[in-house]
Formats: sequence, C-alpha cells, structure tokens
Amino acid sequence: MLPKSRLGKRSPLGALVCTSCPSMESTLETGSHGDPEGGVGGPTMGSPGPQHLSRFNNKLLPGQKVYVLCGGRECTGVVEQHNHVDNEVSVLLPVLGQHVLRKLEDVWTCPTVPPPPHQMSSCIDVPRRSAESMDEMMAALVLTSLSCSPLVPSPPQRDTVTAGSASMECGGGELSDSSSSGYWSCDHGYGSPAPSPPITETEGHSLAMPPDEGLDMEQVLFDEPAPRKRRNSVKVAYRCLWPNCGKILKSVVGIKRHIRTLHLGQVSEHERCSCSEEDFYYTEIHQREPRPLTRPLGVSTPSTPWSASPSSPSPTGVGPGAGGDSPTEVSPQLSQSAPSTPDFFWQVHSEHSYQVPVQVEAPPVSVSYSCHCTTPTSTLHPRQGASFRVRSVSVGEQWLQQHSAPIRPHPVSTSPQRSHWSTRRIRGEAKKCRKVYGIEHRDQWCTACRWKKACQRFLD
DNA sequence: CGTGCCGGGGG
DNA sequence: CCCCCGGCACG
Repeated sequence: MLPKSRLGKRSPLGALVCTSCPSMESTLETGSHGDPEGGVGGPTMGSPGPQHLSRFNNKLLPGQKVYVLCGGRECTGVVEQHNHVDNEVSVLLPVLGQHVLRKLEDVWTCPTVPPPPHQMSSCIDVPRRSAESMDEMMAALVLTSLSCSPLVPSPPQRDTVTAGSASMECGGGELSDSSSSGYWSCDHGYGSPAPSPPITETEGHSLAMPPDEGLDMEQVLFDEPAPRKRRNSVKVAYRCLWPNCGKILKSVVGIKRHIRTLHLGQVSEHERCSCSEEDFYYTEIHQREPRPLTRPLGVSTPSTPWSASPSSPSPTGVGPGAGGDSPTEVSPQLSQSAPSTPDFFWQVHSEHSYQVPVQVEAPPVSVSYSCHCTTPTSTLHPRQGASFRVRSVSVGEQWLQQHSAPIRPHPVSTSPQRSHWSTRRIRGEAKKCRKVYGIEHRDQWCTACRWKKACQRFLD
C-alpha cells in the first residue's frame, strides 16, 4: 500500500536495476566465486572476468600477479606491497621496469582491460558470466532480501545464517579480514533503519500484507518464480552434508560457498571445473516456521502448523516442526482469541445458513457483520467456520423482519451436505427467546424456539 | 440440571 | 406445512 515505503524496503532492488552499483556487484561476485586465489597467478578463469579487487576488499599479496593500466594499456605486474590504509598497491612492472602506485580499484587479477572497451581479452567469458552468476545473484538477492525482511524475523534462524555467511566471509580465513563487512548486504538489511519505516507505520501487528506484496513485487521485478514457499511458512534452507558439519544456511549461494571454502579447500583449481561440485554436499531442507518465530509480530494463531505441507515430504528437514498437534479437533482451540489473524481459515461446514458465520476474510464480510453487533463476543465461532461468502441475506434483515412480525421465519436455505462432526451447532451465547420471554410467555417466542429449533430471532 | 436445538413424528 | 417432543450436547 505504500509505494514509497516499498521503495525503501526494496533498496537492494534499486541496486539491482542499476547494475553498476558496487554493493550489488559485490553481492554477485562474492556469491558466485568466493575467493580469488591464493596467490598463485592463475586467476579465476571459469568465472567472472575482470576482477576489481577493490570490490572484494581483497588483500593483495606481495608477489601476486596483477594487471594494471599503464599508459593506456594493460600491463602485467607483480604486487610489491598492498597498503590497506590507503588502499593503494604498489606494483612492479617488469616489462617496463618500473614501479607504479595504483589504487586498489585500478588493479585486477585477471588479464583484461576493464574500462577501455577497445581491447578484447581472450580469457574472459563474458556472456557466460552474466548468465550463470546472474542466477545466483538473483537467488542471493531474493534470499537476502527475504532474510532481511522485517516480516520474517525468525531471529534464531537468521542468526545462524548470518553468522554462517559471515564466518565464511571473514572467518573463512585469509579471504579477507574484517574487510568484507562493508558490502555484505545483510548488514544493511538488519542494521540500517532505512528499510524499516514501513513497519512502524503498519504497527507491529498484521504486517501480513506488506511483506507479501513485497514478495510479489520481487517476483515481478525479477521475473522469476520466486520463493512462494514462504507463504506456507515453510522455510527453505540448505544444510551442509559434509561429515561433522551440518551447517545450515539459507541461501544456495551461501551453502555453496561454505562448502567450497571450508570443505573443498579454500583455493584451488576447482574454480573452473568443479563449479557445481558443491551440489553434492548440501541438501535442501524445508523447515516449518516454528511458532515462536511468528510470535513477535503480534497475535499468533495457536494452532498453525498442521496444515499439510504442499511441498515435498522432505524428511531431511529439521524434523520436529510442530509438536503433536491434534489432527482433528481444531476448533475448540481458537475461540475468540484467534480471529485477528486472517491468515488461516478453517474449513467448516455449517448446516444452516444462519449458522454460517461471518468471518475471517476481513473485507468482504463487513456488510452483514455490522448488523450483527448485538452479540459482542461472537465474531467467530469455533464450530462455525469461515466462509468467504457473506451470509446470504443479512442476518439483521431477518431479525428485523421477525421483530416487527414475529411470524414466518424464512430459513434461507439449507445446505444439503452436513458433515457429521459439525452437526450440532454450538450453543449460542445470546439469549434466546426462552430466556428472554420466559416459558410462561412462550407464545412470544419465535417459532423456531417454540418448535425447539434453532432460534432465529436471537442469532449468535 | 437448564438450555439449545436436531431429528423425527403426528396431524 | 404446522406443531410437538424425545433426546443429546453443552455449559
């Protein structure tokens, strides 16, 4: 509903659109091929082309082979020193026999001429790069934005993940020290106040809408069958299958990187050929969103998770999901406390139309609902399910009719099928004719009451 | 136990 | 239809 706030939220997307945005590139790069080398000259070939080191916040090692622009041409050089403070690199150019000082961003490890378009490099596979890593990037972005989304706080999980990626980024070893932090998108997601405003606007509860829209938006933007899954509150994560590891990360990219860097050996030849080797070492797991996670958002339905999972059985998952939920008796649980969350609706059949409640899908209902306010508590009755239809002919109408002329109740209709378990309607809380008029004035009762049928004058 | 009301039955 | 009631479930 708030386009503006959306924009804010979607800041990462903004970045997407503008491909030159560094933050995004970094996401991309980091995601697709973790570490550029362990010093040996052979800079990544399989993946990405020109590597502007600055983007990775990498550290250049003395003796490392690099390329710099010198006199309009790309020259091969050897790192002599990398000054982190100034981000300058002193490079020895053997060919010219001279030393040069270059900004980190002007040094790259792959023999290519980045900016000047007029020099084709033979070692870069540009198209492939875009295709391949774009996917990952998309995934990364989506996942990232998901995980950063205010709606899905899921603190524990998220922490794990964040920690995970972080550890890979930083803890991974000499990859980089403390450096990467600046660009890693998670940071801005959680920390920055920017994306959050919408939340406060919406006010804690019932944020249901915005985030969903958000998803859809993303889908639109990305034109990608994004993670609908979340709708079912099933989280997808990836678990590392490496012996004794079992790390769980939220993104494919993350898990791949984890595997690659920690298990497959930090650096090495695999850059090119084992691109998908990591695939063998992780598994996708679906995790039911645990109740506590949803809680902070406001009222949470007591009995959420027993809706059947539409997706794969995936036993691998973080098992328990939900404890023992009684498969059957739904209704008693949710009485009045629950109704504020429209997310879940209960399929219940009612026998009589007048038993059909008003309920649950907020907007459409209102009409007859308003007529109904005689009974304070009864917004949603356990037994009375949620029907998306408004009760035919408003109840109020009937009530009025009968009030003026207490005869001729007209049963609106009766649905033929009655499911056994909902046969008996719940005891109405409203006063009935009997109570109101007393037995002695039985003649004033509504006909139904007289006939020991469901009272039609004082409906619940 | 009082009450609401379903299911049935008689006229 | 109209009217009544047995009987069950619920509180």
